[in-house]
Amino acid sequence: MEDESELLALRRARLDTWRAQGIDPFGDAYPGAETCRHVIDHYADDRPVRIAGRLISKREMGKNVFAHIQDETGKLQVYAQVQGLGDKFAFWKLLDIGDFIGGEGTLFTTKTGEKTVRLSDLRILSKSLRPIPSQWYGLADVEQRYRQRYVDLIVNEDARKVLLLRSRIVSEVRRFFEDRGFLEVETPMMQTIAGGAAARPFVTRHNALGIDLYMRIAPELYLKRLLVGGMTRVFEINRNFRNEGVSRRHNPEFTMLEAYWAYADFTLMAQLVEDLITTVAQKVIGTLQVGGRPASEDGSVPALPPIDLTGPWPRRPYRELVRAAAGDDWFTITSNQRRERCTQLSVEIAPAMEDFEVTNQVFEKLVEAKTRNPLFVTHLPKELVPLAKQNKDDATVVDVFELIIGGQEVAPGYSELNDPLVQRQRLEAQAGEETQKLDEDFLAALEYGMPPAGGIGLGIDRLVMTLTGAESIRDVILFPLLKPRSSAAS
RNA sequence: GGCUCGGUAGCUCAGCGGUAGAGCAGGUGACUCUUAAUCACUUGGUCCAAGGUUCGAAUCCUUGCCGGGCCA
Repeated sequence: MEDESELLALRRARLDTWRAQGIDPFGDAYPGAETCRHVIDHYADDRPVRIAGRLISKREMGKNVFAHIQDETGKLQVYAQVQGLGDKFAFWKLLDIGDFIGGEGTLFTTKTGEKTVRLSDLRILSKSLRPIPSQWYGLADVEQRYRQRYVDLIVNEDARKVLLLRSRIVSEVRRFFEDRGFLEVETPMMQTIAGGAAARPFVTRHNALGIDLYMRIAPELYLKRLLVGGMTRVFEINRNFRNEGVSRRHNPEFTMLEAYWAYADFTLMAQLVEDLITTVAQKVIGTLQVGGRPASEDGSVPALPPIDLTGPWPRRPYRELVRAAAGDDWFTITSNQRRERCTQLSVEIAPAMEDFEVTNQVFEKLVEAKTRNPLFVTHLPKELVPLAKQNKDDATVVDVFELIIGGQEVAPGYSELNDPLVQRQRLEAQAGEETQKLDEDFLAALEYGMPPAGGIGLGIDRLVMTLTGAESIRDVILFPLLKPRSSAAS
């Protein structure tokens, strides 16, 4: 601290000045203030108001001052004059941009038409000891925006907007399920066996019990236990943890919605997801056209048309989509011919890939990546989803859908496998490949009997990305995981 | 993990081998309807780090750290 910059030293000096005057800049509560938005929207001139917020700009002109304060609802201009504030007018000299202030006054409208509070009282509520970034330029350094999200939130309106929208989206998702009789439950985040998905878990340690525990990779096996226990409609919104790389679309911890509906199947779940997403979009975004983007000014980034969520969303079998993209004869030609065609179609494949993986490359690159509006892909080959229920009429496919929006997988839905003997075979096969432990208790639960049920998983982060047009998952997660900096906090 | 781009004042950025720069923020002064207030003067730097090349490095080279993008 002996090396602190002039800017910091000055603010500390002012802190001392306040205290020398007998004022504690980290003092009392200041209840009862109106929000900026409310004052502007609902009050007329001459009304007395009490306000509080962070000082974000000031324009001093000798014996009067205009300034703006900010709260999470917006900005509000305040005005101070010597004759209105008396001795307290001198406070302005001690206030820095970034300080929290509170005040009382009456509303008036300036000659340029902005509603403004003429202060009759002013006090400091909290001193800011660090300079905040320029109001005009904001904070553009993406790394700093993620590491110090609080600063991002102070200066970047977009960051605040996404936070707010995410909160409302989660809230509406919850309401949607509650309105349909689903019960919200919470199942273990720390598990002795990490099941329900194929992913590497994080390991942690319980000291008193002397055992390793896994952060959950999915809640599925516990939610199904609840179906065994007699629940017919349950959902959970909570974090999953997967020990994988970080990218534009992946954060090691992410928020997952899973819902299970006894006596339903994947077709009913598809309808449910469609209703869910359109309802939430309509309520939170106010439209079913979401996520478009104009071209950048220099033309380096092309425009992106919005996604149209208007239903009903098409449902197409996997193989039909592959044939449309790679040729009607795709499934009748030889394996080698398929690999040659991949080269023609610029779909990269590895020599070691199995046939179904080659086909799935075609699907991912030529169908999924290019699908912008919602599409339910049905009749997936069973190799891709080994734990799902087989289709009655075609044993090579499973009763599953994959919902694709904006080129990415947003939600899978299942007719859940409830045959404990088949489930055991599949899990054992999987355990053999991946050295995953068998969840014997889950299998025991199924042996007690689980009703036929539909299930869905919906990645909340990706849903928020879709609805807000965010292009990186880090823009919709408040505090995304970053490697720590070697030195102490800047 | 590979390729690629970036890291310079509190913030946004320029400089790309020859004295470390601008705008905003900050400081001092002026100013009773400003709003990116204005006007005058002005402070502020481990140029991410460590090596190397060079008479001379923010700039060129190597390695490392952190981040963005693309790919796996």
